[in-house]
Amino acid sequence: MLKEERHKIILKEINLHNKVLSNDLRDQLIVSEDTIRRDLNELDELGLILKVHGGAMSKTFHYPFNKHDQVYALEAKQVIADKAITLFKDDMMILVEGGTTIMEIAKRIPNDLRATFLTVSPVVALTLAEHENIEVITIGGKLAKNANIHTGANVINELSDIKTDLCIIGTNGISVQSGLTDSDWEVVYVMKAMIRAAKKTAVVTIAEKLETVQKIKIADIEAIDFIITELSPDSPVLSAYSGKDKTLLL
Amino acid sequence: MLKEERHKIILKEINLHNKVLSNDLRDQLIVSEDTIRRDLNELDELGLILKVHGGAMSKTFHYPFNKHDQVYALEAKQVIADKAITLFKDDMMILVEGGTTIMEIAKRIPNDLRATFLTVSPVVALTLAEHENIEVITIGGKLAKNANIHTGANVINELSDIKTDLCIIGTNGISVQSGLTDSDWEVVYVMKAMIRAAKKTAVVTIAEKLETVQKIKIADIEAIDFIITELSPDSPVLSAYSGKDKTLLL
DNA sequence: ATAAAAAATGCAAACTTATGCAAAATAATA
DNA sequence: TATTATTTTGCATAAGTTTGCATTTTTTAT
Repeated sequence: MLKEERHKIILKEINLHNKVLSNDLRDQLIVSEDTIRRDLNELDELGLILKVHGGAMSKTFHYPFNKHDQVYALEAKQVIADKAITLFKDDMMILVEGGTTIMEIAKRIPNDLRATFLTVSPVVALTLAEHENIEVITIGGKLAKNANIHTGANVINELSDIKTDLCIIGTNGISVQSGLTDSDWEVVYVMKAMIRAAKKTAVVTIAEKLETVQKIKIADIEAIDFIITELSPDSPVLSAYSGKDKTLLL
Repeated sequence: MLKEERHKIILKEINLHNKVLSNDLRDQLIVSEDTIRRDLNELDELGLILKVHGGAMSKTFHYPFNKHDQVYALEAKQVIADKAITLFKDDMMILVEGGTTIMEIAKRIPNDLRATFLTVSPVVALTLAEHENIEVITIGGKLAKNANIHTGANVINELSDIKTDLCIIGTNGISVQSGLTDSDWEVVYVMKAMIRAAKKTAVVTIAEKLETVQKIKIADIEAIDFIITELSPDSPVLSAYSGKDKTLLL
């Protein structure tokens, strides 16, 4: 097994569970303790993890608001994910889309949350399935290769029979004027159906995408219940959105 | 073999497995280590892959990264996969289950096969989606965490409307007397529905599982059209199965 | 304070990579 | 087509990485 491969597995483990024990890794990866120790040292020196006696921990878990990560977008998405997670309560039915922000949410869900998730994304489904107390239901259909989510009539049809408590979607464009927009026709149809299939809808997006517009409209801002960005709700960038009486900024 | 040709093969390999070892490539492409190293260097400089000590990795490491990467009886399963692939023709609709043998099939499908695959496994769906000319349709449902396939009424229901050309399933137990058997109730229901949803059914299994019996019955041997193992069809181990006039050994 | 677990250190073996060079293969040109 | 230039390949050697083991030091928990 390649060293980098081990590193990625270790990082994934930490991302998912917030901590790892050296011994577990040794058994799981079938290498000596020394190798694991060296791996953890390297990842620590790269600033990717927090090495502790007996294993390692997630850095963001401890200092969630430090700017230590090289990928700014990832950091922002983790902040967004943590905000989104505050909307989750036990016994909820939650419908989620695909995309990298949603993936961060899937990873960072606390292990004791007991809820049912429905998703159109196989990757999100597999990630959610790592959490013990979560039931995962995949809405199947034709797998759109660019977005890696299920699309098509079957998805729309299945969603039409469902009413979940909450729906979390990402977006390509969002603006006060044009609302939610995207460029992929198939994806737009799925998103519309998802919004209809939930009592409340939350949109997660990095601030960079605010006030960008794509070709096809998904919904008005008024149809959205929560807008979640990495910014503080009272940030001036968001002021244009704060007037809407139905939509809440998080 | 042309350099470009090798490059293509290397890229495909990395897309499929997320990594390659230099030595494997050397053996597979029958060139010297140096040549492989130079190939990897070039692809790395083009930013297409990530070169690491001992091989290379995918830059955009997406999901199923085989954590354990030591699939039991991998070689046998690869032999089985290659036999199963001979059943695939252009424009077929093929229904596949989950499991490590099916995963090998999904990985080894030739790039020029133009077909539609239906699957109940998110991991298989994502792997199939790597092939350009293949359309992937996921049969969604409740994700059973042990088998990592979709189960439940929805799966059965959707399958009832479908008639595919071929269905490929793995199995936990297979014997002349008891037929196909498994120990998981939910999985058995899905398998039964899959067999009904296809004109022909092929069972893939390593020889080790022959003449083992599990608690719950899926189907008689007579209901199976092809049994594919890593052994030669005229192997004495298989003689008990060769009497069946409907079932073909591969 | 003491025993047990984990980490650091130094070292040797196995393995991988870089470099320069000559032979072979491929492409270009007369 | 022949021959010249260019690229590609394999080999030898040296240098660099990675790994596991033995030993010592540090940390943790009782």
